[in-house]
Amino acid sequence: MFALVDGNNFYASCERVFDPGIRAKPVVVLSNNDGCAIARSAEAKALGIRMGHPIHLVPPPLRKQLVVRSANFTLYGDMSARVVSVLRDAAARVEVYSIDESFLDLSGIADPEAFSRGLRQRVHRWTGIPNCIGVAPTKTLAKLANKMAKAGAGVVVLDTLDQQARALEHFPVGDVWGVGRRWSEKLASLGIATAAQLRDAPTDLILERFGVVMTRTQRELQGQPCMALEEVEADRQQILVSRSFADRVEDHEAVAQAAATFAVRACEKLRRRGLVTSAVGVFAQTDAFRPELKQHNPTRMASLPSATSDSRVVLSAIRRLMIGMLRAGYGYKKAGVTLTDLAKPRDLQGDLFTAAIVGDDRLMATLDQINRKFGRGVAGLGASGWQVKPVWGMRQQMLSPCYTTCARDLPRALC
DNA sequence: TCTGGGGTCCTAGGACCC
DNA sequence: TCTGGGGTCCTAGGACCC
Repeated sequence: MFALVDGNNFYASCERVFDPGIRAKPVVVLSNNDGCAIARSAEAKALGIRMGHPIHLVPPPLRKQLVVRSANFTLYGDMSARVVSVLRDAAARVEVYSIDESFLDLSGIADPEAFSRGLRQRVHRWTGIPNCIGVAPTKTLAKLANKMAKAGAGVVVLDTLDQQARALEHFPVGDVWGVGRRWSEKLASLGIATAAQLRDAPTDLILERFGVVMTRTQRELQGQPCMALEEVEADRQQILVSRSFADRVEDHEAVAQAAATFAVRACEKLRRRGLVTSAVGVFAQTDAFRPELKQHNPTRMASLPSATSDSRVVLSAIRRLMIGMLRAGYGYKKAGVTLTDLAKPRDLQGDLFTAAIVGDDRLMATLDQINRKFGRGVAGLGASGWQVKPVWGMRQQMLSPCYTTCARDLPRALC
């Protein structure tokens, strides 16, 4: 049996843990640049705030009722780690599926229902994060059970075939894990509107029209596990760092500095995972929401002669790629850097003339150590520009404190 | 004024190989 | 008139996830 533990309205709940004054209020967390709603408390959902909806399209009278926050991923990441530590304490095998969801292996647990109720309370009490738990013999059914639990029960166990049949009967197929908007439309055109109808559809038809992925989903709905618990996170195949800018940027040097900053950040991620890259890419985009303006979305890629995790090597490749990439008189709104062809150093082999890996590991380790100790960006490379408030910076006007990761921001208890 | 960021997998088609 | 069989690699595009 699998259990799926899922934090309720996770980002909004994180904001509430250390700010009791907003616990009963409609809370909305915005994407980077304070653009769209990416998390809403139950109260905000009730007011009709939709997921992904641009906040500037919310009518002002409605907006005045909301507590609006900029995304504080440092806080959410740390709260997530706390939740996971409670889960690891409770179950032998845990798969951290996303920042707010984990699968647990419940095999050997005599009473999954009682276990889940206890765990749910414990996570809430120890971390402050309200959550729901769905339990079932496959991951897809556990996701489905979790969604049902959100309706109020808190814990839903789909143990017997009978329980599963009843759950699937009226469950919209578009809410099944792995069925997105496009496919639910296509399924509807075939007369498949519920999870039960997908479970019972001819497999040949599903395979022919949708491929093997949907066939797996179908089997999982039938109670046949096709997806295992993955305790060890697979190595990344790609690392991407990109940001939208608060304003359109015409200054090419500023865009280059943004790209340099992203490249350095991407290399930090690369090193933290113990990987090296041998292909880098860079892209820039103008403002797609202003079609009346001149548009230009260049993207460039290059293979490196040797793999590396050295920021300096990646950076100089990026700078070379960017020569002549941007056009004068265009306002760029977004840029990004990608690292691909990732590998573990031990899996690489050089040839007679080229080293498999280049770069200075000790220098980079020292750099990482300094930044970990004194804060990101304390030490780095000149190409990043080093502006306190760069013209390409993000808008984050309603950022909450980093209550749990920064001494300056520690909450104060008054007695 | 204002519209996120970061991933994965699968498939089809073309180039190329022997 | 008729033109093999088997394979790999790469890319682009489309779908999905949180």
